Amino acid sequence: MSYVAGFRVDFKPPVHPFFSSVAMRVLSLIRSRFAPVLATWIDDQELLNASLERIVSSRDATLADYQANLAMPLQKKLGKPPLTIAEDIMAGLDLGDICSSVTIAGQGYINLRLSPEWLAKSLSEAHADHERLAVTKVDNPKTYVIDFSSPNVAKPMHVGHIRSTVIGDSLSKILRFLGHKVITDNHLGDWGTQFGMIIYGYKHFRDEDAFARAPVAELSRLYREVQRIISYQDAERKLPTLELAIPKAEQKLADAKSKVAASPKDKKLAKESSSAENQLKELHEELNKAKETIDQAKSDTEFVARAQSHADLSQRVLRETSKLHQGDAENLKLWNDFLPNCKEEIHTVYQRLHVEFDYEYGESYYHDMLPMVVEDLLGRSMAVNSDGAICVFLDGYDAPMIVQKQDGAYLYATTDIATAMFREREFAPDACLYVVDHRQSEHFQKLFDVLRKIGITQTELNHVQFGTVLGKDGKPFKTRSGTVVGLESLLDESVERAWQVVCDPDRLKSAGSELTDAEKRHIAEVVGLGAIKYADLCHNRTSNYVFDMEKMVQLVGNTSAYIQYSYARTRSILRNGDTEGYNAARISNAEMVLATGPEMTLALQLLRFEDMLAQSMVDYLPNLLTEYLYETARLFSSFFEQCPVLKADNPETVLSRLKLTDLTGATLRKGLELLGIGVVERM
RNA sequence: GCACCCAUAGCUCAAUUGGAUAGAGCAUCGGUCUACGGAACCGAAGGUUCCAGGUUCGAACCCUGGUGGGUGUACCA
Repeated sequence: MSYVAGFRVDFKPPVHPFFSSVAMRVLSLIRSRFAPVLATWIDDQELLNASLERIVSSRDATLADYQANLAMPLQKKLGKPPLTIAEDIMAGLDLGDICSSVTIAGQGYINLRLSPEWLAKSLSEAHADHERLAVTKVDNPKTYVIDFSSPNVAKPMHVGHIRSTVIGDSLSKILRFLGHKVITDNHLGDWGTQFGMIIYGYKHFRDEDAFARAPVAELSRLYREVQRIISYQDAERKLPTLELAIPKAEQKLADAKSKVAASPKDKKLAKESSSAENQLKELHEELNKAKETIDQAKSDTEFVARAQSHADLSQRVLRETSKLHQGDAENLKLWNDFLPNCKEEIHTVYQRLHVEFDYEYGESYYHDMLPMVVEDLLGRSMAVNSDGAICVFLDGYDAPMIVQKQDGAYLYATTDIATAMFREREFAPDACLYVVDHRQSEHFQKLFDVLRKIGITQTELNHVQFGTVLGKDGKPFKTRSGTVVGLESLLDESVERAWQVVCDPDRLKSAGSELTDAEKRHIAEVVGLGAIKYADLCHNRTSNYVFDMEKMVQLVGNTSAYIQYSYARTRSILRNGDTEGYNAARISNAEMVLATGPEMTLALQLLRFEDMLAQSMVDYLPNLLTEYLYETARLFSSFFEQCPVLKADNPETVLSRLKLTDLTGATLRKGLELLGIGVVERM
């Protein structure tokens, strides 16, 4: 079995995330009308496409529904003032069936208003298509491998895992809905040092009864115990160095300060001084932390005794890991015993989150391929022996990518290379998305660099990175005692808070319907989980975000609960309509008439669903979808307030507005579904 | 030291990737209505888009230089 030799190198068409490659119903229709007109002046295909891409939905609704911003950039090319260009284009355009007006404004903007009739017709088509809401599938589907969640199975999942899981799940759902082939792979950490830790812990610290009763809890306790000893030993080891470093840093600061005093205007010196100050501050912080760790440990004499009898524990752990990798029978047996338990534990979390994966190979799966990866890199002269480790040195980086340690062990870089090669061979993807914390960006840059060099040149390799989850203090989200927050307790808390907000007796009384306890529990679960997921997805993926439980379960503002509530309102009005004889069949057959401003605005928003989904996948940004849904819910509220539905003047209007309401609900439900969030019929 | 990311209203975030007068929500202030489910809707106020240059018809966005913050940086993942 030669994974390297069997590695696919055949060529595929290059992958470009261009608009033309994705479904865009309205935009592509309008653009297709502009294209022949522009082609009479523009020969250059690239310029033509670039111009067409300047036709966009209008940012400012008071100006236009859609606008073409293409006349201005063409003025030099065509040697005509932009207004003249716009006029010439307009003269050749045939948009009569789609638009009610086409006008020129400002320096040469061409503004389009959609005709209410065409809009109504399009939405009726969407309404008739329950499954897809008339969202078309892409002409040229791509194969995506999405690598996300990927927790270390030996430790409990915590808040840090939620973003990768939620974002990756949403990306996979949206891409699938758009017609792409998506392969999701949960690249579990099931083979690394953490297993060395629990194996060591199991051998030396286990509580037999506890393990028999609840293996996962006991393994997790063992993990924490080993971790605790290691950090204590680290602190003890680092303490003298830190204590020595501080006077040096103090001296450095004093020197820098005196230099600044001598020439106060020198910016460089000032910078050096402030940098010295920061360094000293960091040293103090580190020292305090070490002292704290030691003090805490020392208050527990039994613990100190344990730590002393297991000196250099981190080395011992590495030896256990190494034995496991070398096939040591005892360690392998323990690993085989532990793994199903660990997996079961994380699966319960995934089940609760309703997240599923196509594959869950995990790091261990690639273990046999690692020697070949290293051989291949050596054979290509890409890797060299440096200080006894096998390293790949890359342009632009000080530190090499280490693929094999001095002791012969492989690292996650090695596994990642093997994984990419395997996926290339097995799935032949057009794109491989790694939904991983931004802190690993350098690792992925190096990884992609290596993968390009070994021949993976036709696949879009993308580190879909995201920011850190912060607490209200602006620091990484931790409990008051400083430990990471367990994921399950977080979910429980969110559901509990959702219960308090949504199932408040006064509120339910005004809703006018009695809910059973089972219904209430279901609602709280859907709203609570939705809140956590939505809070994560609604922020720009790349920025850090502040975790605020209080805010995320509210029914007001940009929250999932507000959108879920809007959906429930659409269902409520349709139920009421049904009892008045406006049943589903009549609504389906009814003609939609968009007679008023709020109806038009809402309708236009609904029409944009597909274009927005496509746009959100250009840079893999689910927050464009959350924003769209929030805006849709708000426009529905506004419509609902201003346009009586069941109390409208005549049955035709009632039916038309019910149809619009139904489509709004369906769009909200589908949008939330694509985010991995559910809805309830009443709340 | 080097590399990457970030800086927009008091706060949390947008801005269709270079388009018109930079938008929402919270919070603040005002208004509507005995509600097709009021945790609603309508409105006001709030900005030198960190600073200084540059590129061009046009810059929050691109380039250069700075400032401030975050992250990573040789055998953990």
